[in-house]
Parts: sequence; structure tokens; C-alpha cells
Amino acid sequence: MGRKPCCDKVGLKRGSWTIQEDEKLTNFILNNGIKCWRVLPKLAGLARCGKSCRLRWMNYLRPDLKRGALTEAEEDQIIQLHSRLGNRWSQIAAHFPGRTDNEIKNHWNTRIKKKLKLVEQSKNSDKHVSKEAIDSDQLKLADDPIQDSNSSQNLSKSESEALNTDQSESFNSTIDEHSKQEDEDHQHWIDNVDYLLSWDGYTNLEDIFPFDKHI
DNA sequence: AAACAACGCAACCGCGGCGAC
DNA sequence: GGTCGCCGCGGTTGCGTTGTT
Repeated sequence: MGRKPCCDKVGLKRGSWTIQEDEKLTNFILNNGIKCWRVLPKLAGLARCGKSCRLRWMNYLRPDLKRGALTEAEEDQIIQLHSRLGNRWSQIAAHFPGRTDNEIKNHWNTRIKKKLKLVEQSKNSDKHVSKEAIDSDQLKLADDPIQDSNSSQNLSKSESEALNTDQSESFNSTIDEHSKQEDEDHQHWIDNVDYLLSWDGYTNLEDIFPFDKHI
């Protein structure tokens, strides 16, 4: 049936993007918008596959991207959202204008995950320690900006389970009820965000972003 | 100063959903 | 209705940078 393959990858460049490629892609999208990623690189004069172009634009070149490290508040919010949404990075990223799913995913995998691991390790090594001790001092990490967010309520389901095996059932059920209500409220919010961030919004970029064409 | 390890980010890969044919 | 391709997503890898010995 009748569609052309996405890209045969023959003669296509891979690896890091050059400044010239970035300029070509940015200028093309700003002048023409995004209609079809498959044909875009050809029209823009790039020896890349559409997938690669899309990734570069979404994660690096988009003018509305927020640069710089994530703030503590953002980190806290990521942990909370992850506890509800799991590894749905695109949905989590939708709550952070200017942040990409890749950025958040990387942040989670490189930093937050590590902190949670440390929490779990400290828990395993101190199994004999009382629950009170775990809830207070044992969970605190040195220089940890998100220590307040490391409570079981803010961890993913599996992580919460791992951390809470020693804790009471009633405690968990209270959390479940609470987060159930939050889930409903949140889903409504997410639905609206998804609508606002639909691809139609990117086809007329110049109408949305007030920036110069020569980035 | 060199070698090695750890870290963090950018990019790639493979899969699933959805729509076109 | 079935097949195929595009798009988007999440997992993973590669590599440059930074820190440590």
C-alpha cells in the first residue's frame, strides 16, 4: 500500500548536530512551519531523517524552551507527578512549559532516581531502626533539596511499595484515596494541557513565539 | 599532569497507536 | 477490514565534561 518509507537511512547523517544544521532546521521551520517531518529534512536541505529533525527541534531548538537547571520546586513537582503518572514523561513535561520530556527523563534517571536509591539503601541498612527514625532523620540526605518530597506519597507506585513494606496498610489506603481524587482533578487539567499543546499549535509558530528569525 | 571514574546530556532505537491507503 | 507508514513516546546508549586519585 501506498506510502513511502519514513527514511531508508542510506546517506543520512547521524550523531551530533552542527551549528549549520541547527540554523537550517530552525530557519526552515520558522519560515514554513511543520507539516510533515518525513519531507522536512529534504526541503530544508538536511541530510537527516525526519525523526532526527523532530527530536532536535523538540528537545533543543524550540524557541520556547527554558534553559538551565531545573529548580527545586520543579524537581518536587516532578516527583509528585511521577508518583501519579509513572514514566509518562511527555505528560509530566506538559506541566512544565519550556521543559522537554527528554530533559525531565534525564533529570529523573540521573539525579532523582539516585536520591531515591540512597533512601532505599539507608532503609535496608537500618531495617532494625524504628519507623519514627526512618520517617525523620534517616530519610534526610545531605544537601538534598528535595528531602521533603521523599515521603512515600511522592514516590512511584513501585518505589512506594518498596519503601513502605514495613508500614501499615491503613496508611497506604489513606494515600490511595487521597491520590485517587487528585488523579481525577489532574487528569482534567492534563486533558486541557494536551489540547493546548496539540501539534496544530506549532504549525504557525511565528504567530505564537515573538522571536527573531535569525536565531 | 595523566589516567581513570563518574556524571549529565544529547541522540538513537524500537515499539505502539493511529490514520492513510 | 487489513496492511503499512508516520508520529510520538519511553528506554537505552554514546560521548563530552568534570571530578578524583
